[in-house]
Amino acid sequence: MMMMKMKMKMFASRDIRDLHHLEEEVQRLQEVQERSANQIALLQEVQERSANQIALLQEVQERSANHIALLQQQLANKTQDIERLQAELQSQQDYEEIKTELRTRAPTHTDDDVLPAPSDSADHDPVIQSELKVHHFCGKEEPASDIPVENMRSSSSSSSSSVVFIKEECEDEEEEEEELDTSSVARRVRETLQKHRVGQRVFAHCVLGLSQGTVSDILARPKPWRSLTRRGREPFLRMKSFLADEDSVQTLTVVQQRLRGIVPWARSPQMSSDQLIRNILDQNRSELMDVDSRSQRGSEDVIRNILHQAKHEMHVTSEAPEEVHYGTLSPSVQSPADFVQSIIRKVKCEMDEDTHPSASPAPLSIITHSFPTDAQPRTQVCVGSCEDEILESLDLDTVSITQRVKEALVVNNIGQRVFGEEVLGLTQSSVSELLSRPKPWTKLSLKGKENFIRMHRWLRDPHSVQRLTDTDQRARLKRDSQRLSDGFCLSDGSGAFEATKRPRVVLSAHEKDSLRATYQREPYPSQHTIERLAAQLALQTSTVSNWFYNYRSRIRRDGLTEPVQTRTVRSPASSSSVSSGLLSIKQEACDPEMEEDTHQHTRVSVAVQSVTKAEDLNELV
DNA sequence: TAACAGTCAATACC
DNA sequence: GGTATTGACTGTTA
Repeated sequence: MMMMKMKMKMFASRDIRDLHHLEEEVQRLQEVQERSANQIALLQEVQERSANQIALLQEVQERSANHIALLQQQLANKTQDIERLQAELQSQQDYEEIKTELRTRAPTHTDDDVLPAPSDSADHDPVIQSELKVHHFCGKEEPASDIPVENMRSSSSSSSSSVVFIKEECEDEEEEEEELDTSSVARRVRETLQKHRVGQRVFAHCVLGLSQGTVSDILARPKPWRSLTRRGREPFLRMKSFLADEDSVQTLTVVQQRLRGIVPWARSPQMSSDQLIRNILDQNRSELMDVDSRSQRGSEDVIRNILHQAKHEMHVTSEAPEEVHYGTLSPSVQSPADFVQSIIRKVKCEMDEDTHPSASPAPLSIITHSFPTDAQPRTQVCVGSCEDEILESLDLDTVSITQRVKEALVVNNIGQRVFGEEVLGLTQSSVSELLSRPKPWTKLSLKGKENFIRMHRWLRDPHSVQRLTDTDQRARLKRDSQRLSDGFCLSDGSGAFEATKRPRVVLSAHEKDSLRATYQREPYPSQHTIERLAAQLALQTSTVSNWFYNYRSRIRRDGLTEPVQTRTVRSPASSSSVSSGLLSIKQEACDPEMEEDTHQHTRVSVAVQSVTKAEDLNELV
């Protein structure tokens, strides 16, 4: 019995152990099952993600295909355009021959012949008559000549576009300048322009050789004669000559009408460059067709003037990235044929894929970009006509880019100046602004976006830092050797850089307070307010309006907060970090009011001697 | 055509 | 000597 009991106990305990085992097995199995379930879920998730990625890739692929199709279409269009332009060019080739023939047939004249005697037909043609008078504005008559239009320009003047109308310099008048009532001159000009419905732009281009914006400002806020520099007085002298010539307005009206049909500012926004070129060529052709019924000389001048203006405008508009200075005309553009060819070259260039790498910084329109953001697919394209479209689709993180650039510059000991000049084609101050206060991508204009694309490209280039370091070292060496060879004997007063730099107005804290207080009440002050404020603070009205432009602009830039206004006025002597031996500093009062308050209104007029300018230039080389 | 964006040059600041 | 600020300017845009 006992044995039986013991056996049963043994069995029971074995069963219990088995049960434990079984329980453990079950638990293990449950754990395994759980893990498997997790893994399955994970796999499903991965599968889902993969599916998404595949879908994304398919979408990208689709978009790329569309883009390629679009580019191919554009390429086809461009090719067609080129063919058409080439055909037109072919049809225009006789233009040069006609011109040559015109020259041969035109009566020869000496330098004493102010203008060739117009033919009978021209005598009775008011248009030609008025256009023949365009050379008389300064009381000096310009010798009619056969020189190419481009050569009619002054080689040094920045106001080059006024050649159609006036002789560049009026030296004789400037020798004995009488004091002009600039307000009256400006007012009379405004009245005249309004009366004859001549736009400021035409007036600005033809008479003053300035941009419309500048002329608008000059006319709205003429500075007093005494506070104008020699350069600043020039437009007023020109305006005076303009007002003095009875035929000038008529001439301007005629030219305005003639230009209206072909120049870019009058074209519709939809009009393409090609259409514009065609218009110019058509205009040119119709003028040539008319040649027999007009004075040979006069017609040629008309055609030449119109072409010159149109070419100038085209150049300024289409070649802007490289030719930023107003009123410059590429010397390579010598004839309508050359002009059209240059456009063809430009179009071809747009279609090239990175085959013509240019010196840094390259104009954006002829470089090949790789435009990835970190989260976006790469699209390697040639920017050109599709540039806007591509830029639209981009979304670069400007803050991150500037941050990385700043770090790279600091780590590699590269200065903002070198970086700006070599990579962006900007000055140190512009780089500083860009890096310290990058605008959001969406707030940037196309031009503004260019800088960030260049920075982005620079960051991606593995050799960029080394190249810049080398450049920096070379520049330093060059500067040092230049200094050694030049010594410090450049301030002999005979240098070519004797031209004085423009004086800089430094607003006092009190002036800024007043301006800011006015801004709070009236962010867009009326002309009356500007004048009152200017008088109150003894400032130029242009200084006041510039301050408001800048303040508004910088408020926009810095968000809703007020722009940084940390600088306070200090005495010029103590603030100048340059040796007083190099600078001639004088304080000047703008007007009698100013003299009463000179402790607050210090104007520093800095006449920089040649040594400073020479050094600056050497540094830039 | 006024207002704007982008930029420069002078100069203040570190 | 490098960087930041700011008044002024040019060409563009609404």
